Amino acid sequence: MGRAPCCDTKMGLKKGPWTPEEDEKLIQYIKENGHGSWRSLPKSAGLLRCGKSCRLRWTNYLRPDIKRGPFTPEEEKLVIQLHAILGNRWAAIASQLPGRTDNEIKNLWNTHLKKRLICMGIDPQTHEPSSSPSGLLKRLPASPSTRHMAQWESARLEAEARLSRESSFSIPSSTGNFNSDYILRLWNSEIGESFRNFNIKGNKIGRNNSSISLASSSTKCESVSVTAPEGGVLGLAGASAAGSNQTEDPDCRSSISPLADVHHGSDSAGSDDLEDSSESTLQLLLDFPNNNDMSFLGHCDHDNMYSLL
DNA sequence: AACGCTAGCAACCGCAGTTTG
DNA sequence: CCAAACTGCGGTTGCTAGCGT
Repeated sequence: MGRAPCCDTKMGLKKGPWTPEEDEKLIQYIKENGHGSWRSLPKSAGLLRCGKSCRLRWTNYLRPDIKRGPFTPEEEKLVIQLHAILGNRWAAIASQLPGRTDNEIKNLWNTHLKKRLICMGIDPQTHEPSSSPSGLLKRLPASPSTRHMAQWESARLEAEARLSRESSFSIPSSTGNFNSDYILRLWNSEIGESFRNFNIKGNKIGRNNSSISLASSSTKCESVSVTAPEGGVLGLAGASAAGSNQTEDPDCRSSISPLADVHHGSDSAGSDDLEDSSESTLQLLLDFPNNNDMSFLGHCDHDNMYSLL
């Protein structure tokens, strides 16, 4: 496929930081005419910039609906959780955070969240404990079919995210009660359905690629671990039922593994339970105590790690 | 005060997907 | 159907403010 000549090669086009005057010109022009074709916009607006630069400036900075200012803890948690599902698909993640741009989220991730996860011993790419015991959380190489399924799931999830965004569903950024609803919506969406359908058709969802494991415990913690299609794990964990008097627990991290094993068992046997377990885990989710409590999110094994972020 | 280091962020680069003629 | 044009996205770079020495 032929590529458009790079606009930057054209002579006389300005690069670098935008001046207030340029911003004003761009805003004024788009207010009056809309952006239309980005390629022709600079000329029409009297800007010595390439269209690409104008688009970037508008979408990342000048757009009126952009929310400036620091990310709230809830937004940060959501970014982490969505990253676990979607990976580095910043635009898809941004679509779930009204007023935030993909660039902003990408910067947040690269400068803050990634480092924090690393400091906590969590692999920022897989969202797994980086020192997970071998054989328990370790993934096996994905087969082509499971990888395809994973990609399909990823695409489905993104579509779902978009549908959610376009519908009346919006994520409160400050109330802290959106997450349980969000997860439930995900579960009740095509995603959950697809998990069930895969199972019905005999296409078992492998534990190493697209898997769901949920565990509820009345003792130390409740955890929900959704393994993302591309290897990420959305770890959800509740505070201890007894009121979360949690302390630093060096074994806590490894406590995920037994939970995972409980629900998956061995590779040969565990996956057969998926249909039943998926229904039962959904029920567990629905029955989840304190459903409006943000505290059930986050990784119990790190003393509600996400809540620390 | 000067210097070096680091973090944060805006902007650029280039690839890939989509649209158009 | 094909190639060019256009747009969107993710990765990367470079500037700058803040901080410590």
